[in-house]
Amino acid sequence: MLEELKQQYGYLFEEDLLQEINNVGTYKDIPEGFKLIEIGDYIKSMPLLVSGAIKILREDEEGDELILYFIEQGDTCAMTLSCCLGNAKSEIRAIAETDTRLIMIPVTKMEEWLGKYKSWQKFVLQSYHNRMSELLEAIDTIAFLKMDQRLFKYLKDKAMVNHNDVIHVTHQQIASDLHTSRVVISRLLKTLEIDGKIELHRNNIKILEL
Amino acid sequence: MLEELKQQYGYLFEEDLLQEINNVGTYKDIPEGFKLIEIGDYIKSMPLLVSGAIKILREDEEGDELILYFIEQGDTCAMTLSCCLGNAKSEIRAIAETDTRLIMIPVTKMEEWLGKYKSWQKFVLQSYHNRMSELLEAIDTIAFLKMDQRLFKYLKDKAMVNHNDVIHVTHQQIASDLHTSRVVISRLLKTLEIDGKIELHRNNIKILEL
DNA sequence: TGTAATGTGTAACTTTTGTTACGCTATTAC
DNA sequence: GTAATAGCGTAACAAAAGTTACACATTACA
Repeated sequence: MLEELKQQYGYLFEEDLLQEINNVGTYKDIPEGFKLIEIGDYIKSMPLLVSGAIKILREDEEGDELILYFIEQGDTCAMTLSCCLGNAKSEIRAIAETDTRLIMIPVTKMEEWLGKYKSWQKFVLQSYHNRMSELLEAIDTIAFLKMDQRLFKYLKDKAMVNHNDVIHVTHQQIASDLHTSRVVISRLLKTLEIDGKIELHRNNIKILEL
Repeated sequence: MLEELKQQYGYLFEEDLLQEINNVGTYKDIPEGFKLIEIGDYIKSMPLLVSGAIKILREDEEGDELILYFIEQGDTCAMTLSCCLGNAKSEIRAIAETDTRLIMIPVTKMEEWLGKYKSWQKFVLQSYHNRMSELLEAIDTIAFLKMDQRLFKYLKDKAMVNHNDVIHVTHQQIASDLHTSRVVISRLLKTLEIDGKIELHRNNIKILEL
């Protein structure tokens, strides 16, 4: 446990803090597809990612989804941070993209550590910065790219966080993540295949250009 | 000076902190249209808005812009916060939407106060939360709304921060802010006028439904 | 005062994206 | 084994957004 923690966060936190995290934190193993946070949830503890990846989604009034970004090991969810410290509802949905290992930190400790450990304060602020950058990148993608480019970026990102150039996903799932229709995705995927960038199979897609 | 400060921030900060802000902060009056922050800038001091409004923009590789949101009095720029504390380059452009009055806080003080004043820490975290919410709203707008709805929302937001239902702007400027073409904006504006939601004049638009 | 620059309206057309419909195949449930 | 379901391909069409072109009015200013 402590070893794993040190491996991921040792370069960030001092020995005392690592010990405290190990003592008060709860380790959790989450299976792929598990919903970690729902929109409107009040968050009572904050997850530190030890291994795996999490998909962060936004939803509109009609219930249509849109992927914002993936979180990887060594990261935390700044949205959660934000909600914990502000005692506000979650504005996003979080779903385990792969099997994932977390350490859950109670919100009370988070606040205590902000005053106690300089490295924790730095980590929290750095996390906010990172998440802000990710949100900006999401905006760039949605606003400035055409659907075919968004799709290819999505495929590459997904291959990246899964550490696998073959991604297991249906056209319908992609369409949901990108907030478009299945037909559009099938059409664009076919074009990408013709261009030699991917290989299409049932339930999975192989990315050739990474 | 101090009076103004107290009016805007008195309910947030304790007396000592207000005094310190007043002592180390530099008051600045910025004219409408002035560029406060450029993409790539290193930020050495952080602005607290006393009055007025600031427009926050994102840019793609081709130099095309996109409005993210407006900042109003009582706010600060969390992007700036983020950059100051992380010593990173600005990822956004900030332009005075109206004549604006600011207090500039040196980055060294910002960090010092994080440890010293609980209320400052809370303010910084709250600012991050607010900005995150604004970014999410920007994403919703871009991803889920059609251009006609985005346009009308833009007009209403602009009227709001200017405290005026007549907004002074050209079709070309709107097109830049929304990252589309002038012709598209003219077309949609005409439809909005026919629907009785706005009145079109040269260089200004009156919003009828607020 | 004439001329250039700016701002707006509109038509015609293209591209991109979204929708509907239907056929085919692989997988799953029973 | 057979029916039902899920996944994918494709055509035909519709809607939204982007592009090009041009006319005309107002404003700036030489």
